[in-house]
Amino acid sequence: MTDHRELALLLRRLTVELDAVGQRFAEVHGLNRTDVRALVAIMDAARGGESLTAGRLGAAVDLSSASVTALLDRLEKAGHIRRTRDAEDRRRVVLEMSDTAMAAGAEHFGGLQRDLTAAMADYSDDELAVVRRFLVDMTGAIERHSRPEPPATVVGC
Amino acid sequence: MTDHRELALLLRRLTVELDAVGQRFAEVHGLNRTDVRALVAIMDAARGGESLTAGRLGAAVDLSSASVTALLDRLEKAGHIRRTRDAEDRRRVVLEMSDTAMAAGAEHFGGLQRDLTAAMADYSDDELAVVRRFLVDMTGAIERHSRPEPPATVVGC
DNA sequence: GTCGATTATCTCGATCGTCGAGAGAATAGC
DNA sequence: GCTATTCTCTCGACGATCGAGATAATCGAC
Repeated sequence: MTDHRELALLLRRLTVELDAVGQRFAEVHGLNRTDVRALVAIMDAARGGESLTAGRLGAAVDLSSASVTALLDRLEKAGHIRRTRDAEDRRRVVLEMSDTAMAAGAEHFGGLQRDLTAAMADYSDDELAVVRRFLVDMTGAIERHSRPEPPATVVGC
Repeated sequence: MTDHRELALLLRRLTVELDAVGQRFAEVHGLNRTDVRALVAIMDAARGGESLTAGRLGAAVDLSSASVTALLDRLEKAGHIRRTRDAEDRRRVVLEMSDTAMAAGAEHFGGLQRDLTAAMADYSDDELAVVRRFLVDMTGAIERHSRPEPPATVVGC
């Protein structure tokens, strides 16, 4: 029987290392963890064709509006993003990544992506299918512990 | 051909959710992320039979000695740890988790461990072996991006 | 035993990120 | 136009972190 605890430890270790990659990006570019999380969120949105607004970014990284303003001030001053008023709703501020920030992110995280993909080449489709099922199952199990109200199996009230 | 990018995304998603579990523990117990990381480190050391000192904890969570002092002040005031001088080397301060903190941690993270292990019961030994190999490979690839000096393939000085 | 060098931790002042409360600006409905 | 709503920003305060230096204990040499 394979040791289940060892696999759980491996998952945690992988998480720690993946965190360290973001940490490293932050150090190299003189940013803090929140700034990196925000850039990643903006980058992900850009990939999906969407542009984030200040408010949506605050919701995404769980920050107050005051903190988002300070965060965007830092990123803008460093030249990583631009703020522009939305033409349709001029209350909104839409965020766009600068080309240099986009390139820096692509180099850092794209390189990781490339290495991960290369490492996956050693696996058959069947094996990757097993891994995929495993990751989905584990994420589901973890998710049930990461939400505020787990079951709430109450009837009355 | 299985989509390699999807697997990379699943890994990231799993990481985010696992992070959220720690975040949730922090919120429930009125701690911040650093405090939780420190408690986990102390807990892990305790599991291995070792007792952490203030200095080793600082190295583990990458904090200055000044920050470690403040961190331990918070944890001690909250009743999560005790500080005692080492009998052999009285310069050292050894850290011990209180029973209540140990129980709280066991309940929170032990419950997750139980669910993960339960979810693994659906897999054959062969499948788990594949998953294990995959996790080790991916962690290795990620690790090469999380360290300050990646290759340094220079010959002369 | 006691002197200096070393190690481990703590104290102090300053900096930076975050928040709550409220202000400012634009929009939508009447 | 007026009011309510939405979105972002400003301000003052708090808390976590750091660098530099202080305090205390240990070790080795004499």
